[in-house]
Amino acid sequence: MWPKIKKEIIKLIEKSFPDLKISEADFVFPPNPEFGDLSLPCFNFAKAVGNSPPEIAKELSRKIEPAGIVGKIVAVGPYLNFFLDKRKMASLVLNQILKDKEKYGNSKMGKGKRAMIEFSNANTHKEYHVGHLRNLCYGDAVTRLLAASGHKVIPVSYINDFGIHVAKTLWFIYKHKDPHAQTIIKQGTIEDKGYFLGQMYSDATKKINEIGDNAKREVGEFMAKIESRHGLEHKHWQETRRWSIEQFEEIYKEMDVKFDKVFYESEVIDEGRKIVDELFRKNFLVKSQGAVIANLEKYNLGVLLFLRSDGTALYPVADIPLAIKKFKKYKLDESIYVVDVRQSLYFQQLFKILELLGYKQKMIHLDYEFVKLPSGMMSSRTGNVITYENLRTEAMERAIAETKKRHTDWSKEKIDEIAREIVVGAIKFEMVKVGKEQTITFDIDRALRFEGYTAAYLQYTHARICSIIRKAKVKISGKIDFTKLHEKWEHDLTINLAKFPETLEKAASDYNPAVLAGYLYELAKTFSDFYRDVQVIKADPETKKARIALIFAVKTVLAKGLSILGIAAPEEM
RNA sequence: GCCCUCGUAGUUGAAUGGAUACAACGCCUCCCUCCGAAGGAGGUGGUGCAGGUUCGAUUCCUGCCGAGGGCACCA
Repeated sequence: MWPKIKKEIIKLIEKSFPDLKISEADFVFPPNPEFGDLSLPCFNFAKAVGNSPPEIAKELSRKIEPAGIVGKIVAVGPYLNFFLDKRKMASLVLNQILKDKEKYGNSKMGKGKRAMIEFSNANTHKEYHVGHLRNLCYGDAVTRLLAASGHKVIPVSYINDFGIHVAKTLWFIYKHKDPHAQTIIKQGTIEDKGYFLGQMYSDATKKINEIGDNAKREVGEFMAKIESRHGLEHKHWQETRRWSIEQFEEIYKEMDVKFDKVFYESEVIDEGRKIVDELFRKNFLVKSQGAVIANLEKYNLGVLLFLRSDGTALYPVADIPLAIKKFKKYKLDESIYVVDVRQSLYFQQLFKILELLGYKQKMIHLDYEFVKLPSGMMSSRTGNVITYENLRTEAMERAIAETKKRHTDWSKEKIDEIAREIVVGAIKFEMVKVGKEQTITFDIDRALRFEGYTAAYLQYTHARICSIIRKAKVKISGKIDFTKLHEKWEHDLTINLAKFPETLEKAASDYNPAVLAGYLYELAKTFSDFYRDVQVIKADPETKKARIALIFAVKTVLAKGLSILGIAAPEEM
């Protein structure tokens, strides 16, 4: 829409000034609606024309005749500001949205590109906490953004079920036979098995540090027995692994996040060991201080450990075969890894190795800063942690209380359903509204507010619009006279709606859902202004119909934007 | 020691090198006989320091100060 408008304006200018070379990229959106709808800074022409920017702007504004979509041209300092014709814009924008409906804003930016995006790489036998949630929410939002911009996206998760942490936990329970662990197991009624394993892991780490080398040796032996895939140790592993995986699946279901495929370390590690042997024979990997490493010093990437001195495997042993499997089986153009910034050196090393092995596909590490708490860094060890379970329980209590207060007549099921949508919205919005370079200081009271810059505000705005449309009892069809829409707030809404496709494109190309979150908030705020000053239901029939179409368009874009953030847009709340 | 990120209002965050630095929360005043008050109106208050590049710097460069992270057997 904007490219078309910009072209029209360029033509208009060239009619009077054929020598000025203006491109679409020269235009900017004014910071404030008072300055118009579109603006052309004149700094760049100053040198070519030999005049000061303000004078150029002034001259342009005098000589160019507004026509077509352009209603008024005003020079303000060095800027040439264009006010678009309110009625024509309303008709142009709203017709487009009414026609495209929930497809409005989709682009072809990524057409024909197959991208695999890996996120939510949780470990079994550990707690799932708000740090993991940031990964899950960010990864899911990027997935949906890429899909909306025309990519073929394949979301996958990679579960580390075979690392040394597993052996530590199981050693603690079954070999060390910690009395506390034994009691819990014997009761046979563990409510939250994933959480239980997390606790056991945390206790195990403490115990191993207490005991020292002897424990470390036993853990190593335990790991070897699991890896042998026989015997009691392996059986314990299978059972407890299932507990964690079931917990993950439950979380994904509650959070409404879907994966096309889940990979497990235990499924690729054997292939990885073969590759390590082969690369070692080819001298690609070398022995150093007893360990097997890749020396990447000539690329300024240090060294990467593959095998410990005792022969046990480290991360890359599984990551290399997995990456290769992805390329071969899924024919990818892009492989994206959503993993926090602390592993950026590791991913540079991994990508370099894959490149040296001949893989030329685009590999992207989408890094983001981690989550900390107001009380400091999150740590299971010291108990300074908010688990998914804590957060969900606390959030549901608050959301149910708020919803009950407003809808005394609703059934328990309905209240639970809406409360769940509010809770999931609150968590996701909290996790993606901040830029990825920013550490999130997760304050549970702040996150579970339902006012201000929150998902609840957007959902509330959506519900309000639905309520008006229900009450208006007007069909949005047939001839709609959009020339009735020329009030300030109507025009502001129209212009905001028109910016949606560009916003989506920007968010997708920057992998930055925060851009979308900010846009939706702006749109909802503008609707509140409109709502305060403009009557919909009591307007005359023609105007009423046009206004209903306008707010229907706002509702459509709000719902679409929220859905890209993975958030539901309830009709009542 | 080397490398990376961040430093914006009391707090949490926005701002392709451009117009008067934008919000939320907090605090203080107000607004439901009016389409949903999970809302709205008003007030309060800010770019760590010092240079440089530029017509113009929160943004780019250098140095310093401060916070966090990474750098061989953690994942």
